[in-house]
Amino acid sequence: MSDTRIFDNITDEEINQMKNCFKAVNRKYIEGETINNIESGSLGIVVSGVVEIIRFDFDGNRTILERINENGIFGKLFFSQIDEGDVEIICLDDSEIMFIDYDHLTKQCHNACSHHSTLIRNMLSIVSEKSIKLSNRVEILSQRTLRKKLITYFNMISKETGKKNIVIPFSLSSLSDYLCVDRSAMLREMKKMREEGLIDSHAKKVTILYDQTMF
Amino acid sequence: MSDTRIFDNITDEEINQMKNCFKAVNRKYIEGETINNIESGSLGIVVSGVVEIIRFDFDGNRTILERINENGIFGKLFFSQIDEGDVEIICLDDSEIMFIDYDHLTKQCHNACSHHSTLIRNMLSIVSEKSIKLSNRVEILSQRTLRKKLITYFNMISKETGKKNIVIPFSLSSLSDYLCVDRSAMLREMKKMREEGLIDSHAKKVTILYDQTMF
DNA sequence: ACATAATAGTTGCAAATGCAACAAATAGCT
DNA sequence: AGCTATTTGTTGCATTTGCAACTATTATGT
Repeated sequence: MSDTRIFDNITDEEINQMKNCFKAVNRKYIEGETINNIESGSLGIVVSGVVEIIRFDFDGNRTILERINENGIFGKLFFSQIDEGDVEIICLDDSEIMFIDYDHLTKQCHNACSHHSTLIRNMLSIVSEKSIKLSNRVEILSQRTLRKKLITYFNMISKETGKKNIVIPFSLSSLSDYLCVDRSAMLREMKKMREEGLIDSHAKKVTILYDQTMF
Repeated sequence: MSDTRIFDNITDEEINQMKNCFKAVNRKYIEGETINNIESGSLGIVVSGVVEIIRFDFDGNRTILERINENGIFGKLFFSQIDEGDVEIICLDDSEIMFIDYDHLTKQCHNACSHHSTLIRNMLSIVSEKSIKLSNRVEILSQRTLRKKLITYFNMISKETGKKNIVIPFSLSSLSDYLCVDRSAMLREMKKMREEGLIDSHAKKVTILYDQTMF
């Protein structure tokens, strides 16, 4: 538990002491379970597992707004439409989530916990990382064509591992929900790219053959 | 200068003292000027003015990745493609930018400045706000049709002011760069929406006539 | 090992969007 | 006030993408 990044450099005794300050609650969910009843000021931190923020719109489209891994955060704060559209938070694995009160976290603590400032620094690191991920997402979605969305996405995955041989961490169906395009159109484009020799692919395994410096 | 949000609740004397710690440099730019030579670990904070992060891709598309107002932040950190594509940072007004070294900001200061933790708390607030803005952006770009992108965008602007009568803070040409769609296609769609009685619009002035609870 | 569900892959056709090439209106400048 | 540049608005046509309705393949559970 104390291996959650938000508690980096804080001792276990301190942690328990602090968790009172901002009313931290840990809750466990099983695979496939939906997380609901999140209060608006509450922040969720993924202690373990994976969750996805999904929007279902009125014409039946499913959109993966975010996939959040360990140490990632989420909260109503981040989706302006969470009340309007149908946004669901789904656990893809058995997951443990810590909910904390955002205001208590950020404001100076009355009890003056000595490690509160360490906590805030850790939080800054987590939120910064979230910003970077969101920026990457914007970069993908801002591409004008399906092909460029795919290439931008492939390049990012490839950059992480340093290999041209990538495995997509989604089902291809989910990938289309993530890229916000039609699944069949996406598969058709991948087929074209295969035919043009830009990639090699079979299901979730993709090998980049195009010149990455070009994109 | 001390009205920059990052220095909230820190006295002027303290500020000057601290600015040494993380090598803060303030620089002024005139309208239309491009900001370049940003070091990779450096973070820009908009003290005054407005800047836009623009990507020009190989087939001549212009994309507004972000528009950053006062107290907003930017940095290489946030664009994975800044080295690859042609990303420019342009001042839309006369602007003052403070550059700081991100690592010095986040790590514990050797001089143990007493207000360093206040600074980090302020930074957390700024970065959180950035995350929220980016999430909103993702929500717009994730819409599958041009019409829905427009509606989502209009709703957000409308939500800020609480009015159905909005003025788009871009030229319509820039708006299309922001929504990542073709300008003429966007204008055509707005025309259709006018004809269907969903909006009323003339240039940058748009009045929402549709039922906002529906979207 | 079999049945069933989930995922991957394909294709024709319709609809949406991009592209190009304009005209009209507005803003900025001297 | 008049000229110029920028922005806004329009439209025909080509291309891309979405939709629907399939088949094929791979996982999953008993």
